[in-house]
Amino acid sequence: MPRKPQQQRSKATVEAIIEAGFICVAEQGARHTTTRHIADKAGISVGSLYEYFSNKQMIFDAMNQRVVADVVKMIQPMMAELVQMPVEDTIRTVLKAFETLLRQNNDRYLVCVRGAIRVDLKEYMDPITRILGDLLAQHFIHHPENLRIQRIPAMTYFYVNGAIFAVVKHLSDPSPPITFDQLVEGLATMLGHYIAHEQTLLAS
Amino acid sequence: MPRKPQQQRSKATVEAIIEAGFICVAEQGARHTTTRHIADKAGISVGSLYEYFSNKQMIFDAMNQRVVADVVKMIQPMMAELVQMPVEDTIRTVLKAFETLLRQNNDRYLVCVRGAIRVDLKEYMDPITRILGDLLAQHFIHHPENLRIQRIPAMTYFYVNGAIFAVVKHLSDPSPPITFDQLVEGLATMLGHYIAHEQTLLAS
DNA sequence: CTATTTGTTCGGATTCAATTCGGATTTGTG
DNA sequence: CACAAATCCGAATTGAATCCGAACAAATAG
Repeated sequence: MPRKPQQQRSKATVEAIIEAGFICVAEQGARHTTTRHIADKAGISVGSLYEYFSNKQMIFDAMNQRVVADVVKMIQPMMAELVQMPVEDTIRTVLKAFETLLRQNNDRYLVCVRGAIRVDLKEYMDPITRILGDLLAQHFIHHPENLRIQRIPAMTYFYVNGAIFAVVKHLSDPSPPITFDQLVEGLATMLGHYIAHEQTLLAS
Repeated sequence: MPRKPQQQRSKATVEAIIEAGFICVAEQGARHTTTRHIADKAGISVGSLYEYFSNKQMIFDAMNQRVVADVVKMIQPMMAELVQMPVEDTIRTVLKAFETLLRQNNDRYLVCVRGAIRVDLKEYMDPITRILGDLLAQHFIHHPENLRIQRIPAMTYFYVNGAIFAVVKHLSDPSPPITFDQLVEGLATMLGHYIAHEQTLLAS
């Protein structure tokens, strides 16, 4: 049903719609962005939206695709350098660049990604992250040899959040690239290795 | 506006609503679950929903809270044992239990959590996970000493997905428990330690 | 340079789901 | 039983997404 823009005029319209989408979402959040808002901001009529997007979600999809394309465009030219660095530096470099990109233009992209991944995890998620954090903390107490380990808060933050997300994503994936058991082993090993290597460093 | 149930009858109604919510979401997905569906399945009228929930989202919230409470209830009694185990076993045990819980009753809880975290499996996310996967893979190629590292697919899956999620969540968190730089250092170090410890194991 | 066809835009009409509201029904209490 | 509070009901209202047919603009043919 949605048509492909053929004339210059309509290409500009499609651009204006996507641009208006970014502005509206930034101003009022995806939740409160209506088709009328987008149309008004784009300076067109609501009907025109539906010439090129079969529904509102498709507009958001187009916005997200633009974000993704820009992320890839950002990393691609850095690849040659990145692969030469020590892993730690690779990670630092990519993440800093990622943050910068997301924060451009008044967090334009960040707001989008937040909507796509829906990280606005209500407070009710907290009990889980809290008990898992406790679990790690108490583990360290029961294993005093691990008490001097570095970066416990940061590791906990990444590990707990990342693990929940990875597990839920995996369980939701109709054709995951690895088995659930492999994921579990990976998670177990990663933490195990981290601690073991911290021990090595502390011992020396 | 929403009232607290006082009589036995209304407590049963609230129960029926939440139960109906789980069933509807499992059957047709949160996206296509309407208040009428929930009311019908619960055997009450739409109006009655609003006696105890100020809007539809509140029903979903109640469902999510129940999931969270059950997760905590599952972990709590295991805590004493969990903290004694080697970390690897702790992780394995918790994750297996987590999976089992989510999959109970025809994935009832999994479907809920999926909606709450909105693991958008849209294809358009793929380019990012793909290029980051490539980056790791190529890194290993440029650092031949790392070629023999174990579990690369699993580590990549967890690390890439987890890192994206953790970073976006952190950037969205109004009062994060750690700074962004601490998170980045944690991410860099975790991967660095994993590789370093694999090296140690391979060398011996 | 007119006629015709194709692309584009418009904005009111339609549809559909969320929410409201006033009244009917049930329950608890003396 | 009588009465008040609690509960339930479902038609009416609201507001946003989507549709659609007419009007307008651009490209193209004759």
